[in-house]
Amino acid sequence: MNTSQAPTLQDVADRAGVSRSTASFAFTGRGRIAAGTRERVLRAAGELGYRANPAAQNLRRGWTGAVALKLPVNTEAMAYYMEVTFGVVEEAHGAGVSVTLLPPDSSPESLRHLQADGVIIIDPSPDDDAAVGLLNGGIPAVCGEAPLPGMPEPAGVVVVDHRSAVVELLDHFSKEGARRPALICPDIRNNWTESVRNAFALWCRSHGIEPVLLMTSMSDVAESTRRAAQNLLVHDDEIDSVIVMSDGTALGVANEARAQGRVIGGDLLVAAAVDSLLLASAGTPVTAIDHAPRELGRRCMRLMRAVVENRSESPVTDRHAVSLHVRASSSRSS
Amino acid sequence: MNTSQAPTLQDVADRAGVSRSTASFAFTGRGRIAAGTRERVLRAAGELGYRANPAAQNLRRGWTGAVALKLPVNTEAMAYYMEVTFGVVEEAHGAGVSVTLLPPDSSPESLRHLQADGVIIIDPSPDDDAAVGLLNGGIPAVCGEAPLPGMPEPAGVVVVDHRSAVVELLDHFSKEGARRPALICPDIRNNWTESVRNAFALWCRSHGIEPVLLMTSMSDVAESTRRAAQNLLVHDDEIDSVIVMSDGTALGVANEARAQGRVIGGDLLVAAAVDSLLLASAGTPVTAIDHAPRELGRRCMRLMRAVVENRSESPVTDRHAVSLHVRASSSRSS
DNA sequence: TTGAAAGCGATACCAT
DNA sequence: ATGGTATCGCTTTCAA
Repeated sequence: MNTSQAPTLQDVADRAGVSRSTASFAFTGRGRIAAGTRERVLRAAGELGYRANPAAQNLRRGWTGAVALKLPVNTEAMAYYMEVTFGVVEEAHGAGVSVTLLPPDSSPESLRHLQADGVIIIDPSPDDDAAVGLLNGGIPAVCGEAPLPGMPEPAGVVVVDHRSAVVELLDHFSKEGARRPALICPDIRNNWTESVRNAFALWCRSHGIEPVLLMTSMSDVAESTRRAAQNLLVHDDEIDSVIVMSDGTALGVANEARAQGRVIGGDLLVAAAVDSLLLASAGTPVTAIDHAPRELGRRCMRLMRAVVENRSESPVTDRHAVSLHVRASSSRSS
Repeated sequence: MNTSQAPTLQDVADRAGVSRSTASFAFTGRGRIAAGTRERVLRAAGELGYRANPAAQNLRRGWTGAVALKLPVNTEAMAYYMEVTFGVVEEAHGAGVSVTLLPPDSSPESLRHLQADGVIIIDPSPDDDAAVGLLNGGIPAVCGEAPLPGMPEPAGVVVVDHRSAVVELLDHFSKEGARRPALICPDIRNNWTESVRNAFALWCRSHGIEPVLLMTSMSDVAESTRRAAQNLLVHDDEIDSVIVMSDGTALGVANEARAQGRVIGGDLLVAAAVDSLLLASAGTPVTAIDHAPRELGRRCMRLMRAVVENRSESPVTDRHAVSLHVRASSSRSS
């Protein structure tokens, strides 16, 4: 046998005393094969430390063996997307597929000839040309978060239910005595922001409250959020609770509020629509909605495999739950 | 030709009226080929939108076409590592190699049979079994940050010069009137923390100052940093400047200091040994050392390609510079 | 149930 | 300078 190199399927076959095709069948489970034969092949493989050569497998199967991952261009939520990425990678690892991270600012042009069996798109936005291009492109797409209405339909979607978490959060605010909640939200368009805005507006109306919504600019999040918080607290001192969209801005708002003499968790409740380590370990820990990003990533990859293998016509869907973490920033009791 | 499928090298050759091998040479530039012929082949390829099939290339060349990326298990600095990752990915993209992110908590066991042409290890620590295993393993390794003395030597290293930035920072503190600096540092072992600690100690001694160094535990960074800051400021009110290692802890220390009546950028200067968006856009923007993580990632990948292609015996080295961003948290002038 | 053999697409050696 | 062809490791059809 092949001494210097990694063992090949032929080496395994030789050692098991069968032909290459039989050995192959033993692994893929395709052809019918005697249980004992299969056993022997597997044992031989184990003894040799055999690993299938992915390049050869892919060549033969006509696959690339890679799934591309497209993240949004959002410098704010890096930690969140890193978690999603690790989820995708973990799940891919087990399945022997490699993950090709796409450069976040890649042009639709450079993605035209993307070599991948599929692409996972996180938080697709109609304003992201690369994302739209990928959705229109030839290879199957799975979205983490549904695309907004009007966008091209992907082969698979992991739907995230933000509404119930927002409702739970507002109910919690209400229970803590808050009467006038506000939402500070960046002016980006994706399912997450729209869902939160809608859920917020709906809850407010159904409780006879006029929703207070402040939009901030994504180009200078920090500064425009600070200004929004300032406006909010100065001009409307009945505001007793605030929801913000990211961890960085949550801390910014908390600081601003404190500067105005407000007490977080006292006369002002604060919560973030996405969780992070920073929020959990802040001076006053901040209540947040935990998106379980790693699990979301895993789900996307699982769905991708289902899509690629089944090739079913109708789009396939999975659901992902988020949950509320109540902390000191919204608890008057403490 | 091959209508339904992607064009192959044969299609290009046919269209250019040459043989497959000639067409191949036109791309790889290996054999000697007439300029005109080469031209024609390239044009034909362009017209057909030909892209080499990576699986076939890899199979033939005996490569995997993938480079693995090992990040440290540090939940604190996710944003930083995401940047490094994108740098690696960008550079890889251009070279047609795919990046296999390793699950951060993967066991050395599961990495034994890693399929990759090389592995990039960021911030290798002697305490990270997976990192050590990879360094000892068969495939060439490139480290982003040198491994500590005593660790197995990688094929390539991107050396980061922390010392000069730390010196610059302490000189700056000094110029702003600070006389008694402290360093709060987590108890992890890697080149970055050791370099900063050493540079700090050295600078202090060479300026006739007793270095004040507080170690914090990585298992509960936030809380142990807060305690450290508290101890520092309560028991030693001559401390007039603090360096911390991460962005999250910088904000924590700043909060704690304010709670004790200190003014950041006034009677207490604060700086972080690594930069982040959060620091730049904090209420009081925090002075920090910018590691240019994306560029570091790019460098690692470039070095990896050099290593894989040259197979030179002696370890090869690249240098990466970091720079100081002075902000309000350390500027008395403002 | 198993084996022989064709072929996936690209590379590189050996002729010409 | 260019073309023919064996080869990389694996999957899968077809025969036995």
